[in-house]
Amino acid sequence: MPTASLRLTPVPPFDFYITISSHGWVVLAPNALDKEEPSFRRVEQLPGGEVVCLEVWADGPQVRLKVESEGALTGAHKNLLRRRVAHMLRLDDDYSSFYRIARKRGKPWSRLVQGLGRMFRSPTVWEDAVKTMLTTNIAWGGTKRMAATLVEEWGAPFPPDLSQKAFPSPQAIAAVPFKRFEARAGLGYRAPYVHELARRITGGELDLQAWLDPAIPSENLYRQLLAVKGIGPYAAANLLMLLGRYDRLGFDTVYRDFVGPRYFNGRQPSEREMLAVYDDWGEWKYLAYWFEMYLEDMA
DNA sequence: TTCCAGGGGTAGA
DNA sequence: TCTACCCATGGA
Repeated sequence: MPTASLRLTPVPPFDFYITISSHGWVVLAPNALDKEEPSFRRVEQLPGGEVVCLEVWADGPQVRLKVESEGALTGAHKNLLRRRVAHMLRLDDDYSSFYRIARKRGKPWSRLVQGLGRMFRSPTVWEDAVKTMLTTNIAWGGTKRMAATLVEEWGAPFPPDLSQKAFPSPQAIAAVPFKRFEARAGLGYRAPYVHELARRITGGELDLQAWLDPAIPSENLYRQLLAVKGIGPYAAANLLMLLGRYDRLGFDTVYRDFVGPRYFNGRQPSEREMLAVYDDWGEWKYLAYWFEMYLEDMA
């Protein structure tokens, strides 16, 4: 089987393990984490339909990428896979202004400058949008189950090992009659939201990749996200984070349970008060919240 | 059995 | 803008 070996160079500082374990996405299908290496694998479908398997790990300051494919990869395919992995790991992002605030604040915030801040994400906004919908009003185990079902039912299989599959495309979901999708996906009340999103994308009504355009003002983008059925304030804030906008926080049970006891000492604060905790971080609010939680977990 | 989980849509005020 | 109420699903 043809195997290509590719390399990527992140903007320093970079920490591979912290990046892939920055949140739970790395264990949601089709991602598979190997904690020991550490590395992760996932199956990807290329524009021509070919399905390949990636393995990604760190080699010193670089990121290495092994691609297994049935046929030899073209240069364009290699470049596309490099871009997808760079997107997932946010290798080209610059966190220097985030780190400046962290340094000024001293401990424990100064620990962030060792390469914390990159939030692992999916190669496409579509996958991130669906997975975000799968985190609403459900325990994490349910989210994992639902992602695995979508991949197993409608993901394109990797020919040498048909049990390994890619995340289903919007086309693959939209092609399934809704009743069948609802019955087999096990998404509960989320089924119509995911199916409608797939249909709006394949119908040309929505272009989710366009949401990555940094020229769109955050507030405008937030409104666009809320206009999608199944995306409310929590999901929109989570997606803004995944799109590289950190100026808005989502209020959910995780936020409430972390910030409440930590900053309000037994008092019952309002949602507005709780969300104001990270106001000083300006465009970096979400990362300040998230990695404060991460630092506490490491301690 | 009941509760509730990294909420969201809708109707009605 | 705010509040009830309902929404599937499965684990505790």
